[in-house]
Amino acid sequence: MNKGEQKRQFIIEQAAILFNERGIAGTSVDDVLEVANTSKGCFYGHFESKDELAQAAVDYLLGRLNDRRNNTINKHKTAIAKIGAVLDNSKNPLNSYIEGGCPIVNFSTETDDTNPAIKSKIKEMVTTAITTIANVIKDGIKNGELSNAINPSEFATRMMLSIEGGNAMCRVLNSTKPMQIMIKSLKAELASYALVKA
Amino acid sequence: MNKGEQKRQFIIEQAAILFNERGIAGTSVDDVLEVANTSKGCFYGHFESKDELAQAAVDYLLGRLNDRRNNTINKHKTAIAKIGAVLDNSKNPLNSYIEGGCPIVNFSTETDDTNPAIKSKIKEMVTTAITTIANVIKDGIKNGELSNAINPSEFATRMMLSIEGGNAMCRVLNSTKPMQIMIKSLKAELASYALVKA
DNA sequence: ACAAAAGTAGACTAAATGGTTTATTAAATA
DNA sequence: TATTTAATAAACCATTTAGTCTACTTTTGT
Repeated sequence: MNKGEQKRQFIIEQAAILFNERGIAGTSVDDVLEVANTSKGCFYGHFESKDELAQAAVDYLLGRLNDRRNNTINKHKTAIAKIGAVLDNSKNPLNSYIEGGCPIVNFSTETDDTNPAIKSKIKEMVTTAITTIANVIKDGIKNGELSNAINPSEFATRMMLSIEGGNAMCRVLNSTKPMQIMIKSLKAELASYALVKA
Repeated sequence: MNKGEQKRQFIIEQAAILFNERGIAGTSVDDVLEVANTSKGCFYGHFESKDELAQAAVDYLLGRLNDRRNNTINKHKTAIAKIGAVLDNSKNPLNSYIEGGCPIVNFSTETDDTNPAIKSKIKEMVTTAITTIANVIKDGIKNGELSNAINPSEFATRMMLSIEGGNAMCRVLNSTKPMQIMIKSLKAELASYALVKA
């Protein structure tokens, strides 16, 4: 990665935090220049517009979330352990993996009526996440860990909504408790489908 | 309500829709003037600042949600019917009660890191909603409709997170299905605690 | 080492922003 | 109905906004 690419990436990473915390509309290009220690000329040498940066920043943040989820899943063996670990990734919405909370729910509410390009990135992310979790459960059924009484995609869907709702609600409530209640409940539900005792 | 109060209220109601759809930072005072068919002079005769309007708009929207929830609860007799009806209020996030989606999740993500005054309004709203739903369940236990095996405030908390997550996720996904899955599941869970058959 | 290319700073612009002021019009009330 | 008070329009202002341009500096390939 040469100097220019490094700078571009640095701008994306710094801007991403601002966008996630304050929103895209709530962040000016000058704000970005400040945190990225750069100038107008430099910025517009790397990006055509603020919107191009916003899209790159969203891609970057969603990429981090994807990587983390996949790593978490690969780190564990059983479906119950995998799902449990994915849930635990979200257990502290007040001190979240990415500063400012979960980009999925943050950008979904900001862009659903205003920015189709970013909205569709979030849509794809959510679809992928649900599918990935559902597949973990399907595998768990196939290898005899879980009862086929569980509906994988319905469980995965509910899990995703709950986590994202928890991310947003815990932040306004200044409390991690709602998320903990959620996680405990989903873990218990999943455990109730276990066929073999650990 | 005299002419001035009428105009002020009209501005609030029109602005509220814009704020809810595009965000507060994404809406300019000029945008508000346009939808409210008014002028700068008139606007600043009624409001000290854009932020004062934003707070009034949030109060107005949350008030509508509160009224609707309370009306819904009063319209039904049993706890199961009350909760079911409250859930059904959210069954179509793509054509929501308030244009632009649920103000709770919309403003929670926008203001949690930037606007303490509005954040605290949302916080109070969420707390009230959870408490109200929990109380419906508690009453259901008291009068023998529901088993005391259910944890009222935990169920209410999970229900709230799921609905708000569903509101945000369904909008990016352009589908009401995740919310329907959610609602069906919560209804089934609640029904499993019923002591008397309807 | 040097030419060409890439990267960067910062002054600059035009439009949009939130907000003020002054003059005018409409409403309420004595 | 006269008068005073509230409501409104629109020109105006300072600042911020996203984006451009030119000049300078740093890399890079030869």
